[in-house]
Amino acid sequence: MLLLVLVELPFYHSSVRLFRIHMKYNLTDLRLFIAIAECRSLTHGAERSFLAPSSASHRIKMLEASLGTVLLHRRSRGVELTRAGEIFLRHARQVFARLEQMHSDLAPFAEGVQGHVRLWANTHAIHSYLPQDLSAFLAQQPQVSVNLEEHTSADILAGVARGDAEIGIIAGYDDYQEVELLPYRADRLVLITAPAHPLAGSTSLAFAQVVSQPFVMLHAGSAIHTFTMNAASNMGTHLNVRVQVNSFEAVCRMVAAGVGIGLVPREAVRLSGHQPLSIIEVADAWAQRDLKICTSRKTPISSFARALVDHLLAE
DNA sequence: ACATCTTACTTCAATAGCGC
DNA sequence: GCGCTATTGAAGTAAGATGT
Repeated sequence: MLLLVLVELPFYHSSVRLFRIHMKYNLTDLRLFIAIAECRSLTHGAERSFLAPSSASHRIKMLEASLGTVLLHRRSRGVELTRAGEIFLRHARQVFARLEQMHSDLAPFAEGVQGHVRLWANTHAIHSYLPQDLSAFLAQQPQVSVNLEEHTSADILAGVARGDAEIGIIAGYDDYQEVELLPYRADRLVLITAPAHPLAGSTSLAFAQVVSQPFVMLHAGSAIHTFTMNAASNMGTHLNVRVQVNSFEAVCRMVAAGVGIGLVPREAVRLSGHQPLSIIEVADAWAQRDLKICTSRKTPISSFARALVDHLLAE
């Protein structure tokens, strides 16, 4: 049986016709290619995929013909990926990651879950208030599952307006025509430094006064990273990012160790425990980052999503 | 329902290139 | 020369499509 891969791929949109005519490769081919790429050997990749080397060779040849490009440099002692092969490998892994996500998303339904809520939130909400609030909600509503994704506030508003997410949690944006905004939590970004840092002891500073300092930041791609980078960019400068980490708690630890200074929500400092930190107010107006819940004005949300909104507002 | 054809895919055996 | 690896062509198999 030929199982066509119909997962959305970047080249799909630009060549739908070609795709339908020539794209006759399947998940076995993708899995085989990943195995070959990881083994750097067609023979060993084939073995890992329970195929004869000749079969693997044939499949890869057909795959390359289907894509119209060479994916492997054949060597006497194995294979090497071409540039196209590296790109294909990345996409193939993404396909399997998305399949895993699909199974993960569907699993709750097989286990009797009746409702599913798509919730998008910014970094701040995900790292501070949502863990507790969602935990309490899910304990009360065991038949509901929540798909939580992190995005920038701008993307969340657009996503909710489009209907990609039922509920969003954002900061900033007091007015946005297509969505309804409800107050969730009040919070403010603050600067943190190690107690021995020269800036420690200041009560309030403008962001422009510290922008040249080495910063400890969340990883690139996180909503707050994008937001802070844009704030620096609006001042016509670049942020000096010394270290990037994966959580606000890690930011606090790094700052406490003297690696640099940090810009984090006040709540995140409280949640990080008892790190020795000096907290400095940011004088800029944008530092006030009150969190708001947003829902579409056009598309009615499910009863499960409504229940979650009510729960968040009641907290 | 059954026979036949077609297609996709596989294995096997042979071959070639390369490094030690 | 030997061992490892990739490729090619021939032949076999299984499943679906088609015809009677």
